Amino acid sequence: MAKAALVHPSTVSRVLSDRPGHTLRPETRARVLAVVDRLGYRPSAVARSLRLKRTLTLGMLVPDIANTFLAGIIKGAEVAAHERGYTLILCNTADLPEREATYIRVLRERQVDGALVASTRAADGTIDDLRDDGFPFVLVNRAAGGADDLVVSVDNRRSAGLVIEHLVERGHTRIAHVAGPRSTTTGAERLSGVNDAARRLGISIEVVEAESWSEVGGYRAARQLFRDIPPTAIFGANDLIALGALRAAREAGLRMPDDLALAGFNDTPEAALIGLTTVHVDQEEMGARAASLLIAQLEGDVITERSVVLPAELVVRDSTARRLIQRRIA
Amino acid sequence: MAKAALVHPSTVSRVLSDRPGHTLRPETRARVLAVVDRLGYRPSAVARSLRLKRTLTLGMLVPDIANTFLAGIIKGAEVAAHERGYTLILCNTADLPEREATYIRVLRERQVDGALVASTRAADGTIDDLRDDGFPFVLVNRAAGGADDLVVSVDNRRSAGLVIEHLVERGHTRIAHVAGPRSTTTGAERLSGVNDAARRLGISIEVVEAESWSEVGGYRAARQLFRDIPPTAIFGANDLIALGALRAAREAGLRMPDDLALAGFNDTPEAALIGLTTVHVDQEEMGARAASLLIAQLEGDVITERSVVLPAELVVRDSTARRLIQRRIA
DNA sequence: TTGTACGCGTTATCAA
DNA sequence: TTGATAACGCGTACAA
Repeated sequence: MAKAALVHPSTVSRVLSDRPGHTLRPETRARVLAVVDRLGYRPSAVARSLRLKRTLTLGMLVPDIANTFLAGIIKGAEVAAHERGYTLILCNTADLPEREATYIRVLRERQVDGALVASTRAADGTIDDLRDDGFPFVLVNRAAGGADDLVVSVDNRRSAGLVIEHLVERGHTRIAHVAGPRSTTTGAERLSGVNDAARRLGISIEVVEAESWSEVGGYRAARQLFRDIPPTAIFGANDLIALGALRAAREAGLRMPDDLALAGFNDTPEAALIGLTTVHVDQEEMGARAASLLIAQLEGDVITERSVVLPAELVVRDSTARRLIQRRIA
Repeated sequence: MAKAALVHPSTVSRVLSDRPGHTLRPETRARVLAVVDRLGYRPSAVARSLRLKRTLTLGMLVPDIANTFLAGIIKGAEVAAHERGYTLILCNTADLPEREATYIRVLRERQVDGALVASTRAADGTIDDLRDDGFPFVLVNRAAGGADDLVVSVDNRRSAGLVIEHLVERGHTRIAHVAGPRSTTTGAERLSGVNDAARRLGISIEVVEAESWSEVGGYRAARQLFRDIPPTAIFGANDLIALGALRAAREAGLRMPDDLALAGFNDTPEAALIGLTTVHVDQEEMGARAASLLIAQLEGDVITERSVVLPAELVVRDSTARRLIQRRIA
């Protein structure tokens, strides 16, 4: 121990955390620092956490780390957290309620200061428990029914509406929507935006529901659309679902964009790769804002807006048009 | 505190960790458990870690969380770690040495039991320090010059050779390789495999070097290939680099696969999306194996192989052929 | 079978 | 300006 090596016990603590309150003799200070780096002394964050009752650690719950949209969010959150001295514990819930519950228990045992929740289930007892316990958390790209919850998201209804408008402007009348699971708030909101737009524009839109926010989910749901007369345009509730719809369309012998227009949501890297029209969401920004919001609450900063709605913009690519058009939302 | 609520102080500890050594009266046991869940008592992992000198926590260093190849590895590692009661702290190093050093310091202050290192720089003083200190770590998809290091990787030389063989079999004679940064072991090994194959097959291969393992890196390097007579086939050192090469080729007016054959490495989701011929690596398996290996070392299990070389197989897709051929490696 | 005492490595507080 | 003390919440050796 550095203390023994030198002479003093807890003076070390003072010099290492040079706060304005402390008043050290430069001489002592130097002596301590010398020994510290001679011995390569590293203060234990564990002991500090026990004493301070805060760990400077955040938990992050995501349904699937390998989902590129979520990966972007995780990256943004990790970087923002690290900038403020926080560390991120990553948890892959696979969107299973029991996994989510297990992870929350683990995180709380580990005394994390708060959690970022990007898992998607709408009816979520785990979240309700957190709220009841006053445990700090921020919801990312989802809601959970709490009026005062801290949330970072995009305007799903409005953005979904813009996609439909775009397709109609391109002359489509037989439009279909492959919705996300209705059990998720994001899925329900986008569907609602689609329905509003349909009503407003006086068209009818065929809706099928994917069982999950995945390529396979999109594929299975979209296959139903090709049984009779296929639509001329499909809006997938996110890019992965749109990708699945594309596979189904190809199997049905349709080519994009010649026989079929296709749109997605999130503007993941895959979207750019295949020229998919989609709604751009800045994933890293979303993660960073969520982490910042959580940390702000933890540090007792005044929080002006409990609900952050990030700007989203329609990005038109080859899948629905030949030239690039961008329109701002929110 | 649960103890006060009941009667006993540290008997709680005994019942909660029911080890063979302890001998509890069923009556007491039940009484404790009852109070525990009435009060929703959660033992503090922080205090336990301080006492036990182990945190059941692993650090994971990756250059870029949003890279799909790494995302798959992270996912596999997280799941495997969680299954064994370990938790993962994620660190995005951006492949900057100073970031890597900072993160290692943070992780060690936090007393993580070990680290998974997927960052790529070959000359890496940070790793040498870990080794000197006897700090447990596992290298993922890279090496670092330590003979006894624990490593999980694939056979880069052999796999790269197979890619070249495949292109030659398809009749290509003007083949180019967009290598990964020479400063990384993976880049150097794949290049070496390419050169060996070229010598063996009696052809010459033009080599350019990407400045980073990214789409942009691949794009910039590949542009040099189209100044004079372009090659008929390009092997990118990973899928991202291949994607960048594709962009450069398109700008030069070439179409894939008609004017140009293209191959990559890793079989990321993007590869399947655009029909890229590549070397398949099971990313989740790689992450899981790395985590398991590290934990095995931490728990004192006997380690039979310090170096795990995962099987890799060539996956031929539209970018180089019309029909699917698979060949096993290793 | 269970209670007591101590220490893990910090830092806040108080005394010197 | 700095040393001494206590406490954070747990596990364990020892005593009862």
